[in-house]
Amino acid sequence: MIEARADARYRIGEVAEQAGVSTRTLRYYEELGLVSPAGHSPGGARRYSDDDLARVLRIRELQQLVGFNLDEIKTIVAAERRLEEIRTEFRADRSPERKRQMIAEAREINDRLRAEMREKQSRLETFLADLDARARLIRRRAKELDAAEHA
Amino acid sequence: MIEARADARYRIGEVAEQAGVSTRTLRYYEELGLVSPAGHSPGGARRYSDDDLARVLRIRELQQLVGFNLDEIKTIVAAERRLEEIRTEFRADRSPERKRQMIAEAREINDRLRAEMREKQSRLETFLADLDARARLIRRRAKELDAAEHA
DNA sequence: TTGAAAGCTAACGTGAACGTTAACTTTGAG
DNA sequence: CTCAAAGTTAACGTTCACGTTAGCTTTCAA
Repeated sequence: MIEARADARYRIGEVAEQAGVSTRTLRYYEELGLVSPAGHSPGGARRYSDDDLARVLRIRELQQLVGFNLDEIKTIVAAERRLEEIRTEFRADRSPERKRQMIAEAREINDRLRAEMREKQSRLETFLADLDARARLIRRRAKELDAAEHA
Repeated sequence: MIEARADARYRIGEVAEQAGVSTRTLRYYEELGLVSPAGHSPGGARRYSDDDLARVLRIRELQQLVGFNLDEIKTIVAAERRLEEIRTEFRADRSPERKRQMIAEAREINDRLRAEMREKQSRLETFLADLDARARLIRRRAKELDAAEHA
């Protein structure tokens, strides 16, 4: 066994369908270093794992939901991968000194992500508040009109 | 007086700087029918109003905050313009029948916008909840480590 | 074993959202 | 009035995020 992890079972077409993207898109993401298949078939065909699929879905979410471009997403995905690494390293390493370091790094990565998201969220909330205010105004107009009718 | 409203005082370069975009971008938006200057100088130079500037800022917000493309934004901006029209028409028109119609239309436009935004917001909240959960996990790890130390 | 379906690489094409350049005109402070 | 700075149109260039096509190979159900 050289590569091909055991959980690398999906063909590119399957992942594409599950994630609602084209196979071209998946190969493009690989080109950019965003998602690489966990393994390959003997003949060289890509074999994706559940984690890979999850990562693709994540990328789509970040694209559509918050409008990040693939470069920004790359740094986010890299950060998340690092968090994963830290988790496995954490179990292996016995040194409390080292563990403390890893926790600090994980916290920093996570906090940075959270800050970015919170920023977006608060701006979105302001936006929504404006729309709601207008909705109230419209309702008030309707009421005033009704009142005028019944007078 | 043929056009050139009184409040059309900003030159394209000023609006560009205020909005943090290039003059090319402003001309491009005009091409797409997104924002046209409220008037022109005798020589033909664009003159923007405060409303125009506000609209440009709005467009940027919609682009960066929620990742809408300019085509989607066009329909949103059109809807907002229609809301404005309705407001002024409303004052002019005496017929309650007509007023009721306008209110209904305004409500529909506004509700559609709100629904889209709420959708985005709720998905963003889920995303943030995930990040928060991970933050808690990291904190717990740190605590466990401390506890192990003091044993 | 076979052959249609799926995958592979490599390369060119495309739409959106501007950037850049050219050649010319208008503006406005001094 | 002047003239450098800013604006104008028109056209071509560029980047991102894929789409599409070509030519060839691999997979896998029958």
